Amino acid sequence: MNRLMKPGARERETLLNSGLLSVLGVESVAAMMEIAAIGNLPARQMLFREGEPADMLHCVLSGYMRVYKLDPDGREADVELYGPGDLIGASVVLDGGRYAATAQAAEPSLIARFDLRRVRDIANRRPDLAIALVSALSAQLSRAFASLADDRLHTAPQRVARYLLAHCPVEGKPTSFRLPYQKSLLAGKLGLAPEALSRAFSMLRSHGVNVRGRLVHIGDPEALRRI
Amino acid sequence: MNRLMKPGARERETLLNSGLLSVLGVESVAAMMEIAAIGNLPARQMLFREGEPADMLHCVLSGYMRVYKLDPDGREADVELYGPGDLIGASVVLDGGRYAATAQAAEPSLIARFDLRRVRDIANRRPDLAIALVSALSAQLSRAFASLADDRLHTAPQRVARYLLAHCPVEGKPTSFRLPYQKSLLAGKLGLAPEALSRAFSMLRSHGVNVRGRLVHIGDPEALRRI
DNA sequence: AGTCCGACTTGATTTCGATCAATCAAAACA
DNA sequence: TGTTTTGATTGATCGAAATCAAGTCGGACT
Repeated sequence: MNRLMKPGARERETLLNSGLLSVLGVESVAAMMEIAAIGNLPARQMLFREGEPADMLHCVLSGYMRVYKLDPDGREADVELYGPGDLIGASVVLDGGRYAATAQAAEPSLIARFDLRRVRDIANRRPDLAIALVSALSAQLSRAFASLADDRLHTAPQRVARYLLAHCPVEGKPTSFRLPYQKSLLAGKLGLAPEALSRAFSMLRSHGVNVRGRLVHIGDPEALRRI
Repeated sequence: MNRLMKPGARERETLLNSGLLSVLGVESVAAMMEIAAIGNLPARQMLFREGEPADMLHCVLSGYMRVYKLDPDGREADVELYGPGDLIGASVVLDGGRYAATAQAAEPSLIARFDLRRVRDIANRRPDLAIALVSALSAQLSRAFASLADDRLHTAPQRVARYLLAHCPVEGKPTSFRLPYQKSLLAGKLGLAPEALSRAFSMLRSHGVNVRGRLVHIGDPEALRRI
């Protein structure tokens, strides 16, 4: 992390709307603000590495953090992709554990970090924080289960179709929207090689999906659902 | 669940050693014991179904609970397998959520259940409970990440080899041990069809692994690690 | 003992997606 | 503005595992 600083007005604003802080009472928010440090990461910089002692809790303010695990021979498997407002779940280890995966900035990102021991101290005094952490983690566990099942049950075009439907701003009607990040990132998130994502998109063309750059147009959401 | 009852001496003993209760202070243990209800499930019985309102927290006392997600057309994908002492993580939703998956007894099992609202009340008063839940969930999230990465990075024989190594009672030396459950369950846990598990075992024979029924003999753990 | 049933194995086939390789497009940069 | 680098597409090939289909084993039961 390049340089650390106290959160300014903009960062405080973003933090207040983050998944974790937005559900806390004012006093807990204040306590967390107190211990927050903000830092920005250039693209590709690591935030932490698998196996390192976990001493910080992180929250994404802007950008995307890719969390992946490494193979002995260097291949990577993405396990989660965190965006603005997300708590980085793999790093919530309140008792001297180690990071379970590596976190890398997928693009220039702004991150808030909290010393885990101090978080623990606050959680000991203020149950709303502890309960908010439980909620965040159980939501993340659900998402992980969903990915696991999705991987095992659906083909690449199906997974892509489900992703598009889940990210459609409106329901039922034809829509256009912009992918929030590079396709290669999306491929990793869906557990696919970039080539497979590309092929999935071109197969979905015959089902009313048009892609130009990051712009996606969905002609018939109902048809997509039935893929 | 057939019939519910207050925990008896045996059940209290098992609960005390469970992952969740074993890290709590005496008063929190007492509070949790107070609200515990014990029930036993015959094999194949559902504990809860995906999508149902989540109002109970569960802990496995004996047996195994298979947690899986369903496809629209009925195919199942196992996402986790919980054994004695495990907290069923997918059901830790402290605020009116829904179960993210279905839980089914893989064999006759004894389960402790706790009313989620009451758990929440206790967690509000006693931070050690909330923190224990956070720890349990972050451990489960790590496991989910590990499965996800394992699926994507390793072949069936590799996954089986890694499972065997992780469950070897001793390190480094040749060993024999018994699989804790049916092979079809293990296959599901590893994200494989039963046939693929069978073939993986027969391919591992040439690397010093012998299997007869549930009995596994590992001739050379080091060789396994290098598969 | 024999019989039945579920769990497991084995074989043949097919499908899916990874991988390798070659373009192609499009930003980023000087 | 061209030049360079990075990301995306397309094609061809290969390998891993799902699936379908028999067959085998083993334990429970009468």
